[in-house]
Amino acid sequence: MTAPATARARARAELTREILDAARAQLATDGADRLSLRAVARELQMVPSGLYRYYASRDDLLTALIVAAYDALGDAADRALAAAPAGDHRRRWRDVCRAVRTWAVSHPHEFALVYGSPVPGYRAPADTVGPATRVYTLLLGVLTDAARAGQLAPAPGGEALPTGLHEDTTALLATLDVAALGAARLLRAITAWTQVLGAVGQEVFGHLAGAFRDDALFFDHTVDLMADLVGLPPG
Amino acid sequence: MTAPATARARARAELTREILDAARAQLATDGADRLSLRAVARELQMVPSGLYRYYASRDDLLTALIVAAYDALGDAADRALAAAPAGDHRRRWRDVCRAVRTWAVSHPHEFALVYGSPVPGYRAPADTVGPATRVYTLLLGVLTDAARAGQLAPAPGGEALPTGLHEDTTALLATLDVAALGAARLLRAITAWTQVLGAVGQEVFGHLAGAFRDDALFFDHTVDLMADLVGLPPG
DNA sequence: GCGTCGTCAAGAGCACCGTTCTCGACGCAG
DNA sequence: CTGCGTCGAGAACGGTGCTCTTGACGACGC
Repeated sequence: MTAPATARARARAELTREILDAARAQLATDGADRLSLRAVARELQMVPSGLYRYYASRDDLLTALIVAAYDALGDAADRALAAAPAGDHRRRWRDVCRAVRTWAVSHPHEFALVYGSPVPGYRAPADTVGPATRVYTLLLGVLTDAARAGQLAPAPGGEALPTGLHEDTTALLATLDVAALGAARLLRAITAWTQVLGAVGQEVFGHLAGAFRDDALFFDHTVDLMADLVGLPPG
Repeated sequence: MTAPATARARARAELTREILDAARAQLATDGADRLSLRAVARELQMVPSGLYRYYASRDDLLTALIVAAYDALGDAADRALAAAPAGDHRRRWRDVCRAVRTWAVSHPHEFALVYGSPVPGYRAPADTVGPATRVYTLLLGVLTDAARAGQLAPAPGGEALPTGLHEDTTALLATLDVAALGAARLLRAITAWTQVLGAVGQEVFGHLAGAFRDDALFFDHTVDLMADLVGLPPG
């Protein structure tokens, strides 16, 4: 698939990317459900039906946008973690969370696409679950690092995995190396990540409604509380 | 406006309500941005333009639906609080939170309408801010009751209101009687409510993705952690 | 009791949308 | 250089929110 590289194949790959870029630009300004195949086609000076040569449907284009958003968010988180000091686990946690928030507030529609109300009539295909778990596994890695370094406060619970998890989730966690975290702390980690996402969502979706003079400070407050929750030592 | 009660006025009020009910039914099945004036009109066997005699625009109808959703959620919370034992403040907190979740999972689209990604192009008018704060003030009341009864764990911070709040929020809180809560705890209460909403949103919007066998247990876990956070005594 | 007037239902029409189809043109492999 | 396959153009279908005009009908003043 990658080999032929005829002029036609290259032109096709290029146009496929241009379509995605134009769609992302329109998504950034107008939002997911205002995404219009016709407008994208206009932008690229082609006729609407021409897009169907590259994406089978609006949903297909949406899926590509979702994967792109997950990847952009994952990249931002990766960069934040790489830039954080190796030994300061609480700060690594905080910086990754901050990167998530920063990316979300500067790409609100893309954040909404992946973590907001689902787009009506759209059903996420399996291709999206991989990129979707990137930040989640990254934060779990931060915690296991801290646990291995003996930097995590003791937490109750002894089983390898929390009860109440669905079998698929258990299987996913088994592929990671989370044994150093106890069951109770793993459950708290899932809770903490859910809460961080929830806090970002509340802010991005405007439900904080300007209650705070600086939403970033409120977010830091939440991230700190969640760091306490998972047993990260105070910086 | 309420006085005349002519047959015409009554018919008008009735039809206004029927339109709202039909729209709510359509919202419940199809979602907010699939809400179609034409479909509502079809349902009521009238012509689409006829609806404009009762709601000036699609946005007006949307506003009515938002207020109705806030009220339904507020009513559910009120009922839960009324049914909870007066002295058990932690249980009162938990029951109200549970009622919020229960209402949300059984009315996902209405929940998304008020607490999800904002409907693009729609700007909430001032009429919606009153109903929007109902559950929030209700939970603050639970906490102040507990504080007055001396049932809240001590928390740091001495000022009357948390710093970092916007002036409008400070003004709103001043109308409530939250002096019994310290500044730090008030901030934590706001955090806790944000987190509860976030947890409900994650579940309703499908981002828990079936990670748990029973999402209600996970939610209870979160609510418990948040009760700890605001200093409610263990039940 | 009649005529005016405001309110309302109805319909036509505009500018969009996603999607499907056909058709002519053109690049490229044989 | 011929034929296949891809490509973009264009038209069409049924849907959307919304505006504007038209005509009927009940209420109220005189």
